[in-house]
Amino acid sequence: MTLPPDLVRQDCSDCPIRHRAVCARCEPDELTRLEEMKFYRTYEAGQTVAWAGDQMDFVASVVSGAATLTQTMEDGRRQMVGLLLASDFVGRPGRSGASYDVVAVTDLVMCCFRKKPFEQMMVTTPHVAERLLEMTLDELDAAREWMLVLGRKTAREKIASLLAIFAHRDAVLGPKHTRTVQFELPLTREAMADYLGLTLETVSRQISALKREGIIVLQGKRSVVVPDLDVLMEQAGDDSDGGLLI
Amino acid sequence: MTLPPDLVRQDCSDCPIRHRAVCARCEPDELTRLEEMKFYRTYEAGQTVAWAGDQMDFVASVVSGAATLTQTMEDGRRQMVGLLLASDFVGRPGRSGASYDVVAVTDLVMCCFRKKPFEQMMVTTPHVAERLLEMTLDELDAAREWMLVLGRKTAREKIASLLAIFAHRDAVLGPKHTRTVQFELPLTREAMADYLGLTLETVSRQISALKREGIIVLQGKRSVVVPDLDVLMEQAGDDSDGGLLI
DNA sequence: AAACGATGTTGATCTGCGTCAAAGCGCAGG
DNA sequence: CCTGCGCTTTGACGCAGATCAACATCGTTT
Repeated sequence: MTLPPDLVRQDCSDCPIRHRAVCARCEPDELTRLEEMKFYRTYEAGQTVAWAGDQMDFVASVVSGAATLTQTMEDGRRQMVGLLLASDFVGRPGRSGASYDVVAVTDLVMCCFRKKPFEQMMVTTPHVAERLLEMTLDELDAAREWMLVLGRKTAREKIASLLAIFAHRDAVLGPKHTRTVQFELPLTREAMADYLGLTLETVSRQISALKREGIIVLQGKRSVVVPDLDVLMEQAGDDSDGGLLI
Repeated sequence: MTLPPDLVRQDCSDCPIRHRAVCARCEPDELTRLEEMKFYRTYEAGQTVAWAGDQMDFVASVVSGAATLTQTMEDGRRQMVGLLLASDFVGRPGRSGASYDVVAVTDLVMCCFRKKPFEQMMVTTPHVAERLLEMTLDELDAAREWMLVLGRKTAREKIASLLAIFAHRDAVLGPKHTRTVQFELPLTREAMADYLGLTLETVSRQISALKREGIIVLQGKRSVVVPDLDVLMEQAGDDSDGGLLI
């Protein structure tokens, strides 16, 4: 699932967005057009970006921070259906409203493009349209990967799978020859539970168990050190690399 | 989630494919090009169309029958991640291999397009590229809808949700003023279990319970009559119409 | 018609995770 | 400094659904 090198060739001007960016592959003049329709938005942790059904007049890439996409049933049961980390894209060209509740779970900076001109650009610029299809296919793969987690994995495997995602996406790597990584959990226990189809108590218990067994080390509540990533991946009961998730 | 009327304007020549078809919106000369790269394949129930990782040299629409996309863990746990019914599209332009096991679960007819020329056509024909993005977005919505089912619904709600999908997609409707529908189950109990993240015993028990309560009536093992669709939908614990699933 | 395999049903028992409850921890505000 | 609040941890208990097992049904083969 790593992108071919030519996709990281171009950066989104001053955005620190490198891979998965819509503007990868764009020519200089196309980048200029993107620049013109670009603006930034910031949200505080806990703030709602959009409710399901709201008009969204922009599409965006996450610059820093994390946001979640969630669905809620009438009786309050919630399921997270997407997790947006740095460089992820959100918004549906050709669809007016948000399909899910979008909530910032940490302080969040997004690089936004007004939807109208962005859609016009898509029509004329095959690069952008292609890239968007690719990104959507990646998201679809990630969603389907997650269906396996939700439908068939045990609580412990679910937690390990989620930690593996953070380890791959946000991790500070240790010395190259080790498999040690360190990262900050962007989610509360409750949000993790919503992602994994568990209760927050079960999430807490499983994390405690992993800690007790030395598979992870906690520094405070949110900072996680994984002494050996291979050992964690074993717990996820998985052949994939955990890198699929969007 | 019903498509706007202009999308059902054009048919795929002699294919009985109407909505969701790639060729909806195409001009006559574009349809001619599609005709040239088109061919049919048939599979028997149980036959494998492609294993995950296999090269697939075509993309296709289902003409009749049903197929499933499944993922399998090393220890044999399986999760279905997609269900292909008449008019659904399968195959990823721009990706060489199948991402999942594709298996015909009933006798299956597919209208295939050779991948190479199809991809070339995508580049030059915005209709097709647009339509493909739309279809992929629909699939993504369906996958996310299903994440809620897998993560948060009870066994009974899961079964009702699945029956509701068949009722919406494949049903023979009763007299217009009633909410009675009738359809054939394309899946075995085991396949339903794989879709729902349950065991086949639980599926069987829940179907028996729905039968006992008169919410469904079985004629043989596979033919289902739903006397009142609203009553079934209530059991699904859901606000959506069950029509999202691809 | 007997034998067989694939599919489905039903019962008895077990267990992983949910539910309910209480208490610990860290931090912002008075 | 204390207080209150949001988040987390831990314990006790119960239940939905998994597991194990037996049997029923039906279509196919011989």
